[in-house]
Amino acid sequence: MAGEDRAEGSEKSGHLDFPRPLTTVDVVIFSIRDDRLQVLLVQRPAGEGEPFPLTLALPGGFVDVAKDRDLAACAARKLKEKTGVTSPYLEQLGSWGSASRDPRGWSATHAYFALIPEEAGVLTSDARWFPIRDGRLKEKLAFDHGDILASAIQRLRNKVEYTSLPAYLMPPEFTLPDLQRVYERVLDRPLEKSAFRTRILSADMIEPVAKMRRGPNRPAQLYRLKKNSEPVYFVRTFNPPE
Amino acid sequence: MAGEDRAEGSEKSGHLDFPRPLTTVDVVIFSIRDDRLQVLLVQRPAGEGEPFPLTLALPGGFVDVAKDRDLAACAARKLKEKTGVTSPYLEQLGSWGSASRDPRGWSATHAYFALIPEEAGVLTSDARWFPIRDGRLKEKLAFDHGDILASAIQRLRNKVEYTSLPAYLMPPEFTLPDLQRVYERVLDRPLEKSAFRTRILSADMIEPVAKMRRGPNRPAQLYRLKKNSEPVYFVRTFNPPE
DNA sequence: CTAAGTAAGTTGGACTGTACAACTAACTGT
DNA sequence: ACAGTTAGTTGTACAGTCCAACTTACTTAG
Repeated sequence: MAGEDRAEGSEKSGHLDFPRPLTTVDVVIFSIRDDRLQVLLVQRPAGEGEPFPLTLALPGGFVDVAKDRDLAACAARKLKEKTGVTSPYLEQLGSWGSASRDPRGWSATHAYFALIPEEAGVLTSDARWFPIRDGRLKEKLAFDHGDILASAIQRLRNKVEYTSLPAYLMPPEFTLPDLQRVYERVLDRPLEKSAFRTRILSADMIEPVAKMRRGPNRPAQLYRLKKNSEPVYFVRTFNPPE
Repeated sequence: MAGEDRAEGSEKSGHLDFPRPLTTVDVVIFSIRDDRLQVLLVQRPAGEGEPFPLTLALPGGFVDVAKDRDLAACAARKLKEKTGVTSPYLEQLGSWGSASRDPRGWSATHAYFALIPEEAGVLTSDARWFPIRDGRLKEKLAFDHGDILASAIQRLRNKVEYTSLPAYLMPPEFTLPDLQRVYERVLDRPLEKSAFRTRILSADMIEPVAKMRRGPNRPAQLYRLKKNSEPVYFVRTFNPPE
């Protein structure tokens, strides 16, 4: 930051009394629920002077310079406050800043996206899950949160093509068909069973546990994520449609 | 942004008089010069109260809420001020914010990265090119700019594996061996000639011009980028060296 | 005029991994 | 026993890379 070469406009080198943008952090929290990709949203407060009262929005809020050591900690704090989840997959998505996105003035938000398993998540009362259908959300959101969410969905889909990210949406133990189904729910298209198995198994990211999932048909091997939780990058995408 | 659900710490809902972080934009500007990947750096000013006086840093500075409509415009402005380039490849890299990265207080920077051709770039006197060797810069940088640059290099390398990004480093007309050489300079490893040609030509991103590059040996076909300047994404990476 | 040198561009066989589809395996319920 | 269902395997076709040898088109030295 701060490579201000000489005073520009209201920037007086050495003085810091020029106007500063509002600074916030927002979190796009994804999960698979009811066999669908869903996103966690909150309702804007209705108080005096609040922008977008009662409109749906991403969970987030102002950076607290006293409480938050850095941006990632701020995002983790907001995620925890809403869901109780403490160690999710949390990745920075980007930032959005402009004079017009918030009626209260020039503002910039740092957006993160998180993936959490279905079981995790004891929600606070003001947060609710909303399904992503046909790659987008039906509801309108406050601020430019619709743009941010669209960007998050696109990023998630892109990365799911060539990474192991969906593993972070899984419960501790799962079968290969379970995992494939999650890939398919996120990508919204079917994948080849044999190619999928080959790819995942040769990626050395999961290991079998000594149990089978039993059901009304042939039992399936249960797996869990290996210790090192870094996502795996494949050298090919799944063959794209068309 | 701004999903502050109720007052937290110094956040008083409806009031905006709590402390705000400093907000800056920094730009990592890459180019190929002298057959090497290089990055544009400036020297920090030496004035009273300036952090990291005379240290090398990324070009950047405070967001000017009066002058800059949004973050991308601010980044484009800083790029133009330093290089004169107006329509480069400009992509958001991420943001870095913490209590400790700037001695003047809690600060957050929005980092961008730009790719410009060798010819472009009439530099201002305070900016200079520095080579990236072995995937990193030898010099130490101010603030956390070393981290930001490392992140930019990694992102560039990752994307070069499976996109047409290096096309934005090329002059208006170039040969396929020219382009391959730029890929190789960024990735710092040799690529297969025949596979490279097959991939690039089938991507429908360049078109031949009715000219050949002549030299001391067999002439090479000249190409130019096609009109639509969106980067192309390949479904495979170049096979990695593992 | 020819021969050596060099870089551009092509060709072919081995290999890897996906696409597609048919197959076998293991269980439940009737 | 047998139909139904899902798990998991196998085999052929194909696409694209890897590797290496090859042809092509030019310059320059002798």
